[in-house]
Amino acid sequence: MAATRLTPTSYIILGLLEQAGTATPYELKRVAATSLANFWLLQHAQFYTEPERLTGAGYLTVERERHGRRRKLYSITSAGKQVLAEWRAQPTGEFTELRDPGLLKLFLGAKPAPLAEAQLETHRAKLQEYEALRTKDTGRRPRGQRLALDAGIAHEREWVRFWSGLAEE
Amino acid sequence: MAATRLTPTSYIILGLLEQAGTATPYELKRVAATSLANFWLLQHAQFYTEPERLTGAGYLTVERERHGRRRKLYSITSAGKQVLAEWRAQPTGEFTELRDPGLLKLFLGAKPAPLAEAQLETHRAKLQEYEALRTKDTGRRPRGQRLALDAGIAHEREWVRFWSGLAEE
DNA sequence: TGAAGCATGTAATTTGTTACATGATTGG
DNA sequence: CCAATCATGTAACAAATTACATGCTTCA
Repeated sequence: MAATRLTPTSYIILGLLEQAGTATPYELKRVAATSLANFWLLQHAQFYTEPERLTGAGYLTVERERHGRRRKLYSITSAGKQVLAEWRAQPTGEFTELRDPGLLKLFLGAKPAPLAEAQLETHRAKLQEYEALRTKDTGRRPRGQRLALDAGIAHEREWVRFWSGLAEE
Repeated sequence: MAATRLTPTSYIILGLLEQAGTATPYELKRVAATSLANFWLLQHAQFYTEPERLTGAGYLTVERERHGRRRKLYSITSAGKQVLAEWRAQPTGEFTELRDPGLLKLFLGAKPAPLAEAQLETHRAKLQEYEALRTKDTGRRPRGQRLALDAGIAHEREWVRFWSGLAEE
């Protein structure tokens, strides 16, 4: 078995499955949609291809439903739990760039005002969305998830501040 | 000629070349390293492969040096200038997720304190680096570049604030 | 009962990343 | 003058995105 490289995508799938116990790709997708997707969106197809890879590497098991749609039900193996735990226990100093498309345009010479206008709209909407999420089911989610949401809110506020300063010119 | 899809990478190359006039991939890389790389890092190979693609699409021209290393010198064509201008003029409401690896660990259940420790270190370093850049050659760079740097600084400050709150537990 | 939209999956394509390979230059 | 590092380029590989295809539900 070739040593499968585990990417962030892998850990996302492993993490979601650890929580869910057993799930179909679609279920994982549903779960992700309401929480993770706010700061790390996976493509539809990745919920299908990545579990397959992980199964090949021994970190998951599959079982097909016997009746009906014969969907694939994935579960995490103990090997899977282990790599996940190791990854989680290892603090990372890794860093990601902003990679914001709006900022890129600004950088490459776009006129600030109209760009700021458009950016403000989306960032304000996002901010509202996040804040609604937080006031809603607070307490229900695990701590890490709440914290991630807080981080998202803080950064959205920052974007709003940033683009606000450029909108009225 | 197949309609080549232009990605952010494409516009980065086009934008850098418009500024530079004529340049080798390595020169572009140098320029990017001191400014753009802070929020949008391109891989070494992309400075070579992307210009090739763009040349095929008619947005750049190449010429090889006659002597010595026979390096490839790229220039932007008027078609290239045009797509770049169009892109720049079109405000975008596009949105990117944070996609931060540290945040992902937190989300998936990592212990906050040690993670915060590691994250603080890198973010503090980045912040310092950016601030040094700003105080140094201020005024020399085009406005968009300065603004992008400001955005970077603001977000780094936010990260420092965020992880600080989790470090002492 | 049939159209719309969810649910499910895979294949093809494109992009990004890693790895390899070698040529120049410079300073010890 | 040779070792280290910078510069230059391409090829192979892996991953993510897009596109395709079709099966089930539900409700008008």
